[in-house]
Amino acid sequence: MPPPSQPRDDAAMVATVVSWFAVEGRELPWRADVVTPWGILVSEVMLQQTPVARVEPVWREWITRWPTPASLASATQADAVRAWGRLGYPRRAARLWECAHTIVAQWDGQVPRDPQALRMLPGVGEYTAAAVLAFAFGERAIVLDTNVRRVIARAWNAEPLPRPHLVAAERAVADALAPTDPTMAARWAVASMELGAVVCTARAPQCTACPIAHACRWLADGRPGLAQAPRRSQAWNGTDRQVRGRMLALLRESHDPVRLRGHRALADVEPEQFDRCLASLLADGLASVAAEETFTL
DNA sequence: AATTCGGGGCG
DNA sequence: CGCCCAGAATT
Repeated sequence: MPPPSQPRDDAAMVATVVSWFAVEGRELPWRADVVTPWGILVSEVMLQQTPVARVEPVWREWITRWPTPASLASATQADAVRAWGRLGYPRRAARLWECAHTIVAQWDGQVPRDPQALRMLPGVGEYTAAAVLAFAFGERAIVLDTNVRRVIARAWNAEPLPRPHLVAAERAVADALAPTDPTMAARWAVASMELGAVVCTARAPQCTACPIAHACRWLADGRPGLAQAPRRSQAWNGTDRQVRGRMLALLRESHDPVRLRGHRALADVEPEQFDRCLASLLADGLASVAAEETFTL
């Protein structure tokens, strides 16, 4: 029988995770001291729904080629999308390119150190704005990505996984948890994210390696609910997303305009879906008409 | 609140 | 082969 509910020392748990990160945290390239706010912003956008391992080489290439917003703004969107490679969600590349233009035009070429200004940048939502404020500027921002949400869900709420959508109550818990001191809050942000990424993982959490295992409510309850997968699987084969990706791959690989209709790589695509996907790529500005029935990035 | 938007790699 | 990954924008 567990002891009667003893008061939990949230501050001690936070401090423990911060100390753990100082020793065990990975040395990712965008965590180096020399990285600029622009480098942080680029990394955060690339990391939206894309694993660290795949982002690393592309980030290095981008930041070497376009070390400032002005340098990316002087490139073409096609260059940005092509350099994006196969990271996925190529609209992010277009948005980052738009970000560069906005930052040059409105913020004197400097990534703004302001939540509302950041949120106005295309592709920058609640998470990314908070991450830039914390990681690039050392401010106290509530960083709630899927990793931090999972850590809080388990250690504090005794739930196996966070809910599909971020709710207000979660922000309140996270805000109460974050240290008042900006520097400490920023350290907690990166440390809690790292804990979720490498220890408190979704499928196979390494509780024996967790610095706050002794205080984790979910572990104390016997890690219930781990087996079930509450999320709906996203179909892939034959989806518009796959077809869009295949079309864009053809455009990326060629520097000359491409005749997409009737292309042998798209032979299995029904005409209706072909038209729908091509139209959406044009609407997103990811493809443009070069001439009659030929397209480019 | 629910959908759409890539792609790869791992258990 | 299902599931997950430093989400955002649109409806």
